[in-house]
Amino acid sequence: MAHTNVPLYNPNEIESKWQQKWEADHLYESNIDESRPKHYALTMLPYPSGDLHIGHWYAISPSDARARFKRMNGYNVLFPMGFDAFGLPAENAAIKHNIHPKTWTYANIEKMRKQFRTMGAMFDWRREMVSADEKYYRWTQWFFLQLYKNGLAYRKLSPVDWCPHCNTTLAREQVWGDDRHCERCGTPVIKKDLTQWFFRTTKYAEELITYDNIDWPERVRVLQTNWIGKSEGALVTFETEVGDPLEVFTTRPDTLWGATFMVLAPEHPLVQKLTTPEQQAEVEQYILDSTRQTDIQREASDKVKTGVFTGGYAINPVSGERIPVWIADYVLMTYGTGAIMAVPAHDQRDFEFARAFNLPVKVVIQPMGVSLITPEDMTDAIPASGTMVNSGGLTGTPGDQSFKKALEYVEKIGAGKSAINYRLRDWLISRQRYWGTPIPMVFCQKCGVQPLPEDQLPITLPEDVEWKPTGESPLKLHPTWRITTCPKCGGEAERETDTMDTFLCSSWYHLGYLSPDYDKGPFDPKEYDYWMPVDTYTGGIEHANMHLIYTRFFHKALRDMGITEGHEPMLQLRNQGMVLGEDSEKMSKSRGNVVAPDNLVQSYGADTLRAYLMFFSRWDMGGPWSSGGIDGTARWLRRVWTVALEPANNGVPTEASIKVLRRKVHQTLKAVTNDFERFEFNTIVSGLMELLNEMVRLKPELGGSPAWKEAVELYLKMMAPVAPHISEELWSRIGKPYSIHTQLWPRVDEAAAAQDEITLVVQINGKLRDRVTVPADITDEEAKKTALASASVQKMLEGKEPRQVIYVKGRLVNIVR
RNA sequence: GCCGGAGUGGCGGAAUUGGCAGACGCGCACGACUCAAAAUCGUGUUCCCUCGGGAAUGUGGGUUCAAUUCCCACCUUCGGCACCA
Repeated sequence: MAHTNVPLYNPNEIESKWQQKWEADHLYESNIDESRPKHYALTMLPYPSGDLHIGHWYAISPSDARARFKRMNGYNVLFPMGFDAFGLPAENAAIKHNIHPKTWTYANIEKMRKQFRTMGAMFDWRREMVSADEKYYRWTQWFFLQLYKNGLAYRKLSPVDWCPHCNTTLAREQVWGDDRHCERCGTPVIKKDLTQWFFRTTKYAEELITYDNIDWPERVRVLQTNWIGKSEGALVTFETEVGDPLEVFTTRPDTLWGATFMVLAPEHPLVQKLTTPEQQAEVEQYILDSTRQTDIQREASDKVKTGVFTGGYAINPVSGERIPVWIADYVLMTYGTGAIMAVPAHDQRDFEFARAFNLPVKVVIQPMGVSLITPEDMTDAIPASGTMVNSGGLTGTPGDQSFKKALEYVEKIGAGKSAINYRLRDWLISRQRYWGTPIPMVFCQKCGVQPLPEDQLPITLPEDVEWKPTGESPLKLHPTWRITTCPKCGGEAERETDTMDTFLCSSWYHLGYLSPDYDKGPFDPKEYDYWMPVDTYTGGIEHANMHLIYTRFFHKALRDMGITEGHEPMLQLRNQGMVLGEDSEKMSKSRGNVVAPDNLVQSYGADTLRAYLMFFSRWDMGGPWSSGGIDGTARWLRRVWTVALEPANNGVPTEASIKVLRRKVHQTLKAVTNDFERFEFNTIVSGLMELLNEMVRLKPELGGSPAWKEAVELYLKMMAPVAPHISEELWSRIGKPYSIHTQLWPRVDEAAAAQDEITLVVQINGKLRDRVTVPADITDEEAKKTALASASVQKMLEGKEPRQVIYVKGRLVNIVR
C-alpha cells in the first residue's frame, strides 16, 4: 500500500489537541436531562499514590469505552472520577520524608489528574470528589452520626486484630490468609483487647446474601456468601448442676443424643462458676496458656487437641445423661455461643478430643450400607448422614427427616429452638491513625459518650500536628485539639482521637459524585432521583469481601433510615483481572517488571494503549503484559489511518463486491454492539481488525463507492469508544461534523448483514469431508441432496446407502455411514 | 478438607444454542520494495504423514449422528474459606 499522499499519524499531537478541545467545549459534562434515559457508569476510585499505573489504565479505559458506547446509544451517561484520599501511605510518607500527609496527598492528586487527562476518558471533572476534602468528610461524619442514632454504630471492648506495623486495629475483612496478615502491609496481626467503634453489619447478614434483581458475577456472590457464612441449626439449652444453663449452637440437633460432653471456650463467662475447687488451679493455668498464644497457634487445625476438665456437669436434655463440661481452645468465643455440645462419634474434632481425654463415644447415626460399628473400633468419626439410632423415641428416623424431627422434638420439650448463625462479624471501623475522617464523638466525665451535633460538622482534622513514629496517632498527642466541650452539659470533654476506616469514605462516594458542592445534605435529592442507582460498576475482585460488602451494607442501612431508596446501590457489577509483568508475575518495583503507562503513551499514544489493553486478554482474566503485542495494535491504528485517508483508486465496483463489503460491515457492527454490551472488549478489537482486512482487500475496487464511504464512517463510529482520539481526527479529516462522540451508534442493516449464500459443511460420521456453497434459503431436502451429490461423499460412500443424514439448518450436513 | 475459576498451536487468545477447532494478534519463515536496514506490503505458519489421509482443546471414561462446549472420575494451577460447632 503506497501512502505517499497520506499525512503521518502522530498520536501525541492529535491526542492533546482533541483533549483540549473536548474540555474547552464541555463535551463530557453530564447534566440531568429528563428527555433521555440515564446511565450511571462507575469505576472504583483510585488511591492517590502519586502515579497512575498500568492497572489503573486496565481497569478504567475499557470502562470508559463502554460508557462512551452507552452514550452513543442515546443514554445520558454519568462517568465520574475521584480520589480515595485518606489512608496510611500518606502518613508513612510524612514520617519518612517529613512532608505533611495533606501536602503529599494533594500533590499526588494533582499529578494523577494530569496523567488521567492523557487517557482521553469521558470523565466529568466538575463532579470530581476527594474523600479528604472537608466538604466530603463532613458528610462521612454525618453518616456516622445517623448510624449511631439508629443503633447501627456502637462501641465495645473486645479482642481485636491489631497490625503492629501499621499501628492500628483492622476489620476482620482486612486480615488475610493462613498466617492472618494485614491486608495492606502483609505483617501478621496480633490480638489486643481494646474499646473500638463497630458498625452493625451483622444485622444485614441475611439480606447481604440475597442478590435479587442485581446482575453481579457469580464469583463475587459466592465469595460474599462464603464470607458471611450462614449456618442453619438450633440453639439448645443444657442445664448445669450449678444452676446456670449453658446454651450451645448446633447445626445437627439430630445428633443431640450422642452429645457425651460439653466444651466451652476458655473465655466463656460461665467457666469460673462451673469450675470446682479441685480443678481451679488447672483451669486457670489453661486459660492463661491459651490467652498467651497467638490466633495462628491457637487456630492451627493440625494442632493436637488440648483442654481441661472444669469439674462441672451438665444434663443432656434429651438423654438425661450427666455429662462433663470441659474447656478447650478449639472452641472459639467469637462464633455461636462460645460453647458446644460434643458429639465425638460424628464430629472429627470432638472425636479427637474424646480419644485424647478418654471421654465416652456414642454412635447415634447409622450410615447406609455400613455395618454397625462399636465405638471401641472407631479410628475416626463416622459420617453423620444416615438413620438415627440410640436416640430414644426418634430412633429409626431416616436421614432426610432427622434434622426436622429432632428440632421439633427439642422445641416440644422446651430445650431449644431453631436458630441461624453467621460467620460475619460487625465491622470494626476505628483506626488509631491521623490521616482519616475524625469520628464525631466526645467523652464527657459526666455524660459519657456523646455524639456531636450535626451543625458542628465537619470536625476538622488539625494540620498542626507533630510527626513522631511513636505508634500513637498524632491526634492523641495534639496539645489542644482533643479538648472540647460536652454538647450535653457544656462541661469539659475529650474528643475521640481515633479516625474512621477509609472504607467508610468509599461506602458512599457514588453518592458524593452526584453533587460534590451541595451543602444541604450529603447529596442533592434531585441528582439522586435522576442518576441513582449505579447501572454499571466496574473494579477489581479483591474488594468482594471488603468494599463491596461495606457499600451494600451502607446502602441498606441508609435505606432503612429513609436516606436512600431501593435495596441495592449497584445494579450490574463486572470485574477486570490484573495485568501482570512480562514474566507473568505480579508487577512490583522490587521485581523490576513494572510497565509504566506514561512511557507507553509517549511512544505509542493513548489510543494504542487503550486498544491493546482491551485486545490482549479477556478483560475479567487479565494476564501478562507483552511488549511485542502492543506493536500489533499500533500497526492496526496506523493501518486504519492509512486506509481512511489514502486516496481511492478508480476501481470499477461490482454489485457482488459491494454486497460483500456491506455484509461484512453490518455483521461486524452486530457483533461489536453485542460485545460492548457484554464487556467482551478483546473481540471488539479483533472484529474491527478483521473488518479492516476485508476493507483493505476491497479498497482497490470499491474505494470511491458509496458503500466504501459507509464502511469508513461506520468503522470510525465503532472504533470511537475504543480509540477516541484517532477516530475524532479521522472523522474530521473525512469532512464529518464535530464530534464523532456525539454521533448516534449506527443501526444494523439486517438485510445487508444477511447471507444469501451459505457454506454448508459436509461431514461423514462427524468428520469434515467437503464444503458446498448453497443458497441461504435452501430447503432441507435440497441441502441433503446437494451434500450427498458431493464427489468426496460419493467416493467415501462407495455406492452404499447412508444410514442417516442429519441437516442442521444453515450449518452442516452430517452423513452417517 | 470445603467452595469457586482456569487448563486450546511457539505465545496472547477466539469459537451465541452441542454443529467447520485455532478467528484476530504476536512471533517465525519466505518474497516484494531498498545500496542496505527499519518501516510497509504480500504469502505461509497446530502436529504427524507413505500426500490418500491421520491425530489433536489437561488425563481417562460416558452420553450423542456430532463434545473445547453436557455428565462422571482424576491431574495441574490460581483465588477464597477453614478447629465456624
